[in-house]
Amino acid sequence: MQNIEDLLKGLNEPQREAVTHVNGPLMIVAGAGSGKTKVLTTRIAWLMGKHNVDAFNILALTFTNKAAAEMKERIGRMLGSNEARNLYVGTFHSVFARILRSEAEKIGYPRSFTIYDTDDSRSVLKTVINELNLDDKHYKPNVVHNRISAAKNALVGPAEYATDYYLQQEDARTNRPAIGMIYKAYAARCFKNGAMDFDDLLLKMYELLSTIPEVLHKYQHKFKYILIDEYQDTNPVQYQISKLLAAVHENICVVGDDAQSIYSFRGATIENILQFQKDYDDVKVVKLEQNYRSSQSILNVANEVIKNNKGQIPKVLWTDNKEGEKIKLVRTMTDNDEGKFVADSIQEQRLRNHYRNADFAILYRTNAQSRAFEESLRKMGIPYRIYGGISFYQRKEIKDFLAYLRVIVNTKDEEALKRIINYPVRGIGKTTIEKTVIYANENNISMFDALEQAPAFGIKGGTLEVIQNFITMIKYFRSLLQNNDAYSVAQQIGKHTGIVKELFNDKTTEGLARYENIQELLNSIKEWTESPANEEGEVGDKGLGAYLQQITLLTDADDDKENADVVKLMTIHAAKGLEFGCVFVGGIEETLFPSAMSINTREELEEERRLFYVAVTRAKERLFLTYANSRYRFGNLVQNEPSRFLDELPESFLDRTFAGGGARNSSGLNNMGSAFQRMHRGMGPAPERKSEGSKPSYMPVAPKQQTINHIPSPDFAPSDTSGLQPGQKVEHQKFGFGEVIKIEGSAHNPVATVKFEHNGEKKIMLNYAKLRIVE
DNA sequence: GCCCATGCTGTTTTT
DNA sequence: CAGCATGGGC
Repeated sequence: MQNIEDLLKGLNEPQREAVTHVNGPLMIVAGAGSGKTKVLTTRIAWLMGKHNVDAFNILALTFTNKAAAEMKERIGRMLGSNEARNLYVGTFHSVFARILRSEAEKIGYPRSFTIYDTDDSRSVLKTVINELNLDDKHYKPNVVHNRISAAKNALVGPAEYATDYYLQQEDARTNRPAIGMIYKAYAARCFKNGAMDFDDLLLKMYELLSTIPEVLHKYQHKFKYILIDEYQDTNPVQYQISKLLAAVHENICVVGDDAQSIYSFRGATIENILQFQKDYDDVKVVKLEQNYRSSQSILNVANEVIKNNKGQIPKVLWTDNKEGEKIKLVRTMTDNDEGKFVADSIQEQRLRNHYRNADFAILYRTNAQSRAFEESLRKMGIPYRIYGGISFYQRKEIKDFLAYLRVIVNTKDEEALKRIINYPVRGIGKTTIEKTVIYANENNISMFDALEQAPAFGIKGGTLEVIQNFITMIKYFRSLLQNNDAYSVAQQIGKHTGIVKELFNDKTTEGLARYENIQELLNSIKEWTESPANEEGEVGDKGLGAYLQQITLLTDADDDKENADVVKLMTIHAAKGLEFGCVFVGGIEETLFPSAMSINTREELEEERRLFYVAVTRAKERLFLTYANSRYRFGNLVQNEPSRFLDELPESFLDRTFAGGGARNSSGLNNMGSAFQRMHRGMGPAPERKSEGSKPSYMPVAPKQQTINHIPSPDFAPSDTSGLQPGQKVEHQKFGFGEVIKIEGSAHNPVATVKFEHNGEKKIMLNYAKLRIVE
């Protein structure tokens, strides 16, 4: 670039202040659409171009990988050099994964540790819960996982968990006193597997920095300048890590907007941004209050809504943009009608206002809502893309294939090993796996090592041979690692295991799709291997280990087919940081938005309101808010009241009369008869909501006549039932207490008939059911 | 040890 | 509704 000062052109005063502030802590309070990405990128370019700061000395933490890539690109363009490539820019998770990869051995992990995604974590938890002889119906893996995750994000390790009075009380109250024990076992198992879960990437990074002074010293001096985006969504671990890293130079710049804090369920605490000024001396505070994104009308609505939250950093968002159209508020009969309305309106808006498909976004609170929209868009032939939901990498065939790669890189990864040991089917069944795991646990060795000693626990004959072949194969793959890139290893695996051939021969529709997915995976590995610059992993490392590390942290927002002209569908959470010409926000109904899960405390409700604020402020020119009278939930139609947030919008900002685009003649709507017309005709103000105490409409009116759930006694342990006699009293995990009526069936498969206090007579197969003999 | 049928449960939000 | 775990049959 010719003149570095040119960077400052086109910045407003506060933006310029933020960019040119060089040393010392800086907090940028950036309202929605106030150009904070521009400020961040310009600031980095300024540091490098004006103050000769080396790219290696700058750490920038963003919210998505995509944002990181974009940032690098923009800085590169500003500077007109390749220097930006050396910046440490990425999400907390990916940057720390990269650092941990080179330092892992210092805290006892292999360099090539595996990263467990949520599914892996749940699966390990399930194993551990069963090994502890606990019931996974009561200790549901995802409930336990949430609990453990929250603990990790709050820097509470297994030992602290077990002694924390409050946590123990809470677990006792929900009758899950063993969570602490499970946490401990889970952490131990992950460690044994050489694996870290998502939360560990933060927690272990903290551990690394706080326990090994040389490492702390190294990174404190390396990262002379630290920038953190979306600071309002950081959690306590992230907070502590950034504090440690910034402690020497104190050149820490955080950017955030308390009004857009929407990740408290992930442990984020708004305190971090509210407290920043107390954490450092002489904090420079810059407020970006001019919005460049949205029309006046849209901003008015946003401001009105957020006004209802208490305790914010005071700021006034304003804009020079023109007033624009009023916000359209539309009610439909059902969620399907809502879908039709939106698809019709997109069609209409596209013609009338010359939008491209890519100018539209459909936003919603829950992923499940995407379906109705998707159907309507497909019927009308409007191209779209859904973000979120089940990602490519979560598909079974992809996970199976990746499990091979994982085992080869890290044979201790038991989770992955279990997936592939009998895939493709090679005759290693449940019994053999169980024996292997038991042997491995008893001897404290990995499952893979246990397989090598199969004769020691009674495996012989054909099974032994199959196991030995399997081991030989895996070892062969491992031997390829050193001198081959990720793609050639993956290719070999596809060939030698027979997976590719097997899927190729499967001519069913699903089989075909699976085959194509595997091909796509192989292609993407090839692409990654051949791409010159890789953002993650050490530069030039094209090995399988580096590949796997980044793949787990990819979200599908990241691998955007950037220029595709398609309508985008996503949750509001996923839309954070994005903007669109014309935005539809669907399902603005009580129990959905705000979610029924989040109306119990003021804090929860305020977060929902911030989410609504985020949704509204994604729009540049036009905003549609829609809600349905009733929608399908779990297969049945339920009624919903309009969201309370709608009541907070002043009538004068709204247009309730909007008759959607092609709705007049579009199929389906006509036979809706007057319903569609009714919904547009003189709607007047939103109907009064029922009194606060009224039941959420999704709740069944009468409880279904089914099993009355029994909560097992705390000391519940299955008894030996081999000598069970009629007349004895027993406790069943689910059916509760009862009396044995008779015993029948064969000697090795006895069946007891038990009359339960609350659940009537049941036939119980004693070989399988867990019964506790009471007397 | 494997395969199919049935029944149960889950829907906040994500790295 | 739909995906998945469980369980019963072979």
